[in-house]
Amino acid sequence: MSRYNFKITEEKWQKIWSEKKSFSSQIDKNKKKFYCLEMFPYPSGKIHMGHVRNYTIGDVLSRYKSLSGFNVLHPMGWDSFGMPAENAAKQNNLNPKNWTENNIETMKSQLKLLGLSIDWDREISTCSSDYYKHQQKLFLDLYDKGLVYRKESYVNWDPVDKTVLANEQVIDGKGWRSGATVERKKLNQWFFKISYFSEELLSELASLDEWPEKVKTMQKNWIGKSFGCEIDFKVTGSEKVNSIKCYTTRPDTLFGFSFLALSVDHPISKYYENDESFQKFKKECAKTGTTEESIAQAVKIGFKTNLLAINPLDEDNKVPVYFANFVLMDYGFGAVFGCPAHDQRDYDFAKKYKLDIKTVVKPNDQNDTFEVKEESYSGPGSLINSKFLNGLKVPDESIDKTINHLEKEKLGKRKINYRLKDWGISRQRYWGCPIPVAYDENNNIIKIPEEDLPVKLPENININTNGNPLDFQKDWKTVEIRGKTYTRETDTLDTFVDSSWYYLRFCSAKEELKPFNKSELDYWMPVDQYIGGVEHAILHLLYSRFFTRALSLNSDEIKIKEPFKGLFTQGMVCHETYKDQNNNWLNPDEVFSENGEDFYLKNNRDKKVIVGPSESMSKSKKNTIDPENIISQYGADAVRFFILADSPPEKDIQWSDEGMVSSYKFIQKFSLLSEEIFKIIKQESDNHSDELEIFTNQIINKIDQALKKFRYNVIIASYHEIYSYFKKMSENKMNPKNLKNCFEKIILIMLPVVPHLANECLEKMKFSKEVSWPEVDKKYLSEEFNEIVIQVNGKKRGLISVKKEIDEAKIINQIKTEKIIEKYLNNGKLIKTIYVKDRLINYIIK
RNA sequence: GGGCGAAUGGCGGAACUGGUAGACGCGCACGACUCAAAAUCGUGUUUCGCAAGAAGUGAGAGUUCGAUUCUCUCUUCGCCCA
Repeated sequence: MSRYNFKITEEKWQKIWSEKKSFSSQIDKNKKKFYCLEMFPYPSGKIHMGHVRNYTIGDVLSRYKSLSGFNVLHPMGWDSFGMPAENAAKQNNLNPKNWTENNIETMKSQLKLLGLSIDWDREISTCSSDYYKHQQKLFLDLYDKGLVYRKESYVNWDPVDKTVLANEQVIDGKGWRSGATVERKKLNQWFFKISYFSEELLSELASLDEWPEKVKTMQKNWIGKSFGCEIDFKVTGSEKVNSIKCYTTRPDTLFGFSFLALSVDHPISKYYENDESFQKFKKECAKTGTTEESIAQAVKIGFKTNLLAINPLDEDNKVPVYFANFVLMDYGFGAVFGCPAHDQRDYDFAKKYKLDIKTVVKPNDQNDTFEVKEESYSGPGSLINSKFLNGLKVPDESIDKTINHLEKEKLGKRKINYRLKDWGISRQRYWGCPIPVAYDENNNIIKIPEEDLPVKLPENININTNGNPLDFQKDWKTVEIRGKTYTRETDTLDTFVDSSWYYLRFCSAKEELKPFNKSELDYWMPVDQYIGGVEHAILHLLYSRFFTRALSLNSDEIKIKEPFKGLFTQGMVCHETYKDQNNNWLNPDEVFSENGEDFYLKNNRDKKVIVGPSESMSKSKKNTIDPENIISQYGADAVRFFILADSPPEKDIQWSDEGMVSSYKFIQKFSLLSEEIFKIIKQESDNHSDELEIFTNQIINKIDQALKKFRYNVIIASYHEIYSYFKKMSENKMNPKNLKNCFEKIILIMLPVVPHLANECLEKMKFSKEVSWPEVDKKYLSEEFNEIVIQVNGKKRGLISVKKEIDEAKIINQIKTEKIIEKYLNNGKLIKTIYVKDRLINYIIK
């Protein structure tokens, strides 16, 4: 008996699949299509366990669907523009292109080791001009549709590195590399008008019934639809300013008005340009980051103007106007009316500047003399101290009625507002898709003509510049269009743009002249199942939903609006973290433990290791397990098996060496067992086993159900059950004549998870039928006898086997005579009998 | 602060529309094989109890013949937004 040599077998099948192009996909109108897509990886160097999990989940589904008769599209590509390449290039003085391409090479070969059923003919890489040339075309199309525009906007500016930072590069208000305090700086930037679709992006969420509710809720919150009112506040104290427009969702608290706060970028600020102390204040505000969170957490500061704003509902109520750091120009009109009693932020501000705090809402359990004390009150209740509004229920009546009043008196206007802001797509970076425009000497925008596309990135470039390397590339920056000289745009596109349409490109990945081929799109789209990390729940998915809408606007090229019919978000792969006594992170490879509790350094066995909590695998914490090592040690089938085994796929999974080993053993055991079964099958036999049919059909049914609900861990459990069942059969030398047929079905239902082993088994069995998903024979799903639970007062007291056909009354009477319940029946009065067909009988005894 | 979700043995986790709680795996214990160990195989493994039996799905209530599942309150944890 030989050990199963996974190395030889896996290599063999991977070669066969590759030579036969087993997973290449073409339109076949006679078959139903299934487009299975996992989020494509960023080529950072090597694949990690998160990829293994993601792509295994997708592969199991693809193979299952393909066995079930679907025409499956399962492509793969590379999200290959982005900062890591630029950073790596800077650090090691490399070329980002070479760095990226090498990584792709490595990771592709690693993915192939997993035996994924991917159509590699459709491979795309977003940093290739074959891809981004189409993207530039799409950009210009959207520009023509009015969905792209340029405006001044703020960025996080690192004054030392002289570079723009992404939000995640700002750590505690400091640049991640330089450590310098990050400033807000105004730059001319490009935007996609995603806000044009705010309402649709929100309302269409309802149609996505195969998306997790959690993700839909997150998108809903992100879009942030609010119902409110815009109010024009009359202003005194300056001849130049007559009124200031505010947006508010709480006009009902107008009688609690005690100040008006403006963004430092509010148009009015221009009157303070020469005011030194205002400029100083503005600089102070610039130190606050640009994210909503950093603004929310910052200490609230204000700059008092000499203006007074008049309460539209009470002309005697005149309040000071401040510039304040917590007001954003992007939201509403860059002005908010302050009601300290009922908004914590306003309350903090009012306390600091000793402004009035007027209570106008009382909770339901308080009387009209209620006063806000230590903190603001924003809960429900009713209005007080609000003249003619007094008594209105907050918030149900109060908001609506106040707006009605304001509208009637022409003091305000009902307005719906969205939190969703337009998508800033400019990046002052080299390693991205060039924005295909140029400027004339007056800074007018000139589109690069189609015949001059693509605008290729210059390849030989000095990456070690302060700021965007493209800015220093004089020869590249200067461009001649139709005989005239212009200056190119040096900003590149946010990499989220690359990933906003790649799933469309996969449908016709090799189409030269156009981004898409309509008939391919019509056939393959939408993506039936999209699988990826929940970290992309908002931006990537929202941007993609925007893109399909933007592209289909005034065009019949794209028929669908929702790109992803089904969405599945998988959990992360976690591992314990280790540190040495000097607080340096340690890789699991560097430590060992004898009892699983106390860990020591491998190279210095006296040194104790500090064990930290289990966290998602990350390079920075060094708690990673290298998939390639693991695959070479245990084989792809075993790794695929393990990564699905321990937890349901939507939850985080704990990496466990023991679990990995046990999966490896399963593959070995199963291979040995299958050899035994093959021997048995070869012998003549004529008795048919119903019991075997029942087991086989029930387990197929169970796996079917589990597959439909992504309960992949339950599938693995079923495989273990399969093993022990057939193990017993082989030990008892049982040889029913339906054994071959049943075992073939078993191998087929194992194929999606362990394709190499399963294909090897099929070959050894000389399986000659069509390789397809076995159908459940319903007649074997229910057994001839049923186990019926006997309960007394809802408590289980026994079990009884009852033949199916006999009628209810008979069963009830038969059970009554059972010994197990005799004593209960004798010791009380039978009040009621509840009988649930094929399941249980419950005697209520008093 | 708001929203969403979760809580089941030593651990990861099963349980169809309310109907046998703990499938399957890990770990552990014992046994077989062995000079011995590893590997492998077998048996057991919610808790208390010798047993009969009782209790038991974060806590407390409710609906029900019957609740891990439905409702309410609370606690803890996680995620997202602020």
